[in-house]
Amino acid sequence: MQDDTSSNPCPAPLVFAMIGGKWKLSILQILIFDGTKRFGELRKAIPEITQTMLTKQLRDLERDCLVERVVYAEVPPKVEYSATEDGVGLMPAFKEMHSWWETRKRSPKAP
Amino acid sequence: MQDDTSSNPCPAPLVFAMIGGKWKLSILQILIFDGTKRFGELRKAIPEITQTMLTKQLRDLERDCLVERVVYAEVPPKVEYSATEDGVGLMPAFKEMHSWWETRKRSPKAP
DNA sequence: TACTTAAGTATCAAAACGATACTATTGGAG
DNA sequence: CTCCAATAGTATCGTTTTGATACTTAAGTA
Repeated sequence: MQDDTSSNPCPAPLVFAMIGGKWKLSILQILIFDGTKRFGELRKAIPEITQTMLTKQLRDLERDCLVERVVYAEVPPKVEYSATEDGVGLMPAFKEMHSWWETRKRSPKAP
Repeated sequence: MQDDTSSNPCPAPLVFAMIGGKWKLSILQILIFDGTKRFGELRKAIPEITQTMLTKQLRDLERDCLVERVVYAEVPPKVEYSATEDGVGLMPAFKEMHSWWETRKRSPKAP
């Protein structure tokens, strides 16, 4: 895993930079499993995030082609976000994390 | 995935808090796939990290029972870090991330 | 005219992070 | 006896990220 078979360096740092932001996994999870969301819906879904940060992290995800942004020319404004095909490709990784947590809950440490 | 079948809230925020630090995924990956490492070896393996941050993130991971720390009473000091059983349980998630990247490389966007 | 709503910016304070220097320890060199 | 090497840290301070709050924009409505 440190190298793949073709002797490329392991992509881990690149991957972690793309999804490692403080809120990126939460945003991606919602868009991947729940589908398209408006800006305000994401804000409600992640109440702890600030508007500033949500905007910034979405821009980062958009730049990395994990999330797509569609603006409707309406007033009041309407902007929809959704996971791209690339982004949806992360679904199995999220599922693994989920089942890791579930397994973990069932084997608590002895006090 | 937002809720599991028993109607618990989705653990995503908890999971992401545990592994979401800037360097935690990198540290975990090394300990999970390469096994036990000394402090200095980790530092060499992640050249961009500062000593201060490495210490801090390792302490966080230790507190969350993902990493184990063993101090040897020697001079010069020797401290070994390894992934706990819990930590190793994340291996499938890392493998999924890896194959996501590999797949992704083979379907580049049209310019 | 003023008000409403949604999706942002702008601004400043707080927290996280980075760079660098310093500490503790002790067996061996001189 | 004194000094040094090696490792895993702390301490300190400056920079970058993040958070809290207020402000902006634009078109329809009262």
